Amino acid sequence: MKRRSTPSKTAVLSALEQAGTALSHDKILTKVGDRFDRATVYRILNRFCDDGITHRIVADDGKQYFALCEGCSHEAHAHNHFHFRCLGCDAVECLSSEVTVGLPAGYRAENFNGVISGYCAGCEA
Amino acid sequence: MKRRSTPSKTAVLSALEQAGTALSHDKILTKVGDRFDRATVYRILNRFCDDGITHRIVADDGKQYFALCEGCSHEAHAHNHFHFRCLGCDAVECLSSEVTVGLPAGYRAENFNGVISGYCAGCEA
DNA sequence: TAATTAACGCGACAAAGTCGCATTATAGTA
DNA sequence: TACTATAATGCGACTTTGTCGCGTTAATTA
Repeated sequence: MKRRSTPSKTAVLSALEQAGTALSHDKILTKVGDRFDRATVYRILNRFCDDGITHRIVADDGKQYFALCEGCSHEAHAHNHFHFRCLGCDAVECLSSEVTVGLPAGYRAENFNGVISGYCAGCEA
Repeated sequence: MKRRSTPSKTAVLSALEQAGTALSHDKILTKVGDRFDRATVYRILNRFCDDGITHRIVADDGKQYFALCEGCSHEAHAHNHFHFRCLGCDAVECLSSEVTVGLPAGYRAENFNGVISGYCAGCEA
């Protein structure tokens, strides 16, 4: 199952690089000019997550957002940071502060998903 | 707009009390014996959230979970705690640890949503 | 007991995401 | 360069989660 390089994959990747923040599926689709199929973009993003190229954030609107894994190696992902979703401009960005949460004994964490929503500096009236 | 007490409302409330943990819509529906309409239960839960009776958690499966607001007054909700969703038994429970996250200047937080998924003590193989 | 209107049930709908399948095109090899 | 295996695509159908409108029912108040 070796990965191949396709126009759609390249386009999605550069859309994410260009944005710098986390993007939702439909925003990515728009950014690449709706040149590709919905399902294709979903599959690309899922592959990116599987390969450790992006990480997936599920925001409090129930939607998935995707962001490039910066500063985390492919072996040890460190995604225990928060994301901020602006209710005004709908942008999702990473917050720098790392957080450690204690779990009860015998519990094993698999995924960390922290989102704070509100209004960013630009959208704050 | 004064609230009325109806059988469905009472049933949903006692289902949440009985559970002690956060429940998804469909689990609540099952717990009340599918006696009420889907939309009705959704409306009841939304009303509960509006009235500060429950709080809404959006887990990393993209689904909403509802839990009774315990220990937070109606005026000042303190929901800046994490929830744990077990990938084995699908239970969602509150974690005790409170968390404070620093936001960039000019940012205003409206909602806190922290979920850690993994395996609980019972489901850990 | 009657009137007001919150809440309900039903049905249709929307959005997000997945899946199967036939087709296309990428990467490795002869 | 041509051939082949198969990863990836596009299309369509589908599921799940959640919402909304509307006519009807039933909880409150007088």
